[in-house]
Amino acid sequence: MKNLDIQQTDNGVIVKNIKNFVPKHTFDCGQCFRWNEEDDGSYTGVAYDRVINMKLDNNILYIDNCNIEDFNNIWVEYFDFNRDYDEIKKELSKDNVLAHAMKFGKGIRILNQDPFETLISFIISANNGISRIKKSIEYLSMKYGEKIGEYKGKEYYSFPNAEVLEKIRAENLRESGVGYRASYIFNTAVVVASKQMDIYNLKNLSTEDARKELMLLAGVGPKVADCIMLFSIGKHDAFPIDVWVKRVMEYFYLPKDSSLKYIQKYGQDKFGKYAGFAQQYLFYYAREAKLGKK
DNA sequence: GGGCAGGTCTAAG
DNA sequence: CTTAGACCTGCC
Repeated sequence: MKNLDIQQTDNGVIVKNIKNFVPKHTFDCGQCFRWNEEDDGSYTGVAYDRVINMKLDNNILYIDNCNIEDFNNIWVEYFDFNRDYDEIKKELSKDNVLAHAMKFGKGIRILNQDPFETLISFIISANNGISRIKKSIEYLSMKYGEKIGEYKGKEYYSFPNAEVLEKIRAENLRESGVGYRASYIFNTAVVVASKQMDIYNLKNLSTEDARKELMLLAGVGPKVADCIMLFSIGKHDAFPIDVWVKRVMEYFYLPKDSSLKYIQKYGQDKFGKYAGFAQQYLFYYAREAKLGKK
């Protein structure tokens, strides 16, 4: 979106001409874990050492605890505000299923999150439930992260970096409720902190090569690798297959009990460079409609 | 109390 | 290279 109409207020920013963005859709499509809905329907979240609050009202976006400088330097990129989602939707709507799915999560934008935080978060997400994933991430942040500040009486903490996490014994990591994933987190933190792998350089590799690299890390399989690439490394042709996407793909396109590998190839072939966006719309739709679940 | 949840690891064919 | 089983833990 070019030429955003931004205004500074007392303790926030107002953006009047935001398109293709609904906070609920973006925060509830499985890509992030640190945004929470408040009683008034707004969302408060932590990213890049900031805590902000967002509310969309009559197509006007109110961002509290924020200034124009942060908006331009951090949040435009984080929320992918420079990307033309009309173009993506136009292309994807050639597929009837997607055209239908996009009516649900029409305000989804794929975030550009920090690679390390995303890496650890999705290691935690494997074979886990959302509420417990969020609790573990909050615990790790509060215990080992840095205090960012207070907002509406609550304290907020950044997610700990690799140098901090590698010093924590796996048995202590378990106090966050991550269970057997503690050793995965520890081992991955050691590899990242020691620069055996530069996860901040993965964006310069092909999607295929970045995937192979990521899967060398403990606790990172195909699905987690694809999520990391899509949500933090800008690999928008990645097509993560979780249980919901498997259900929706088998419901509309493929026979039941298709292999994950085949579903992934099918999705990437079908949606190409927009596969990741398609995955997000399908995921949101599948969960919203409780597709394939009693 | 058994089953399940935004999968991965391991050991085997 | 594909396929069973086990797996922390909290919540139903």
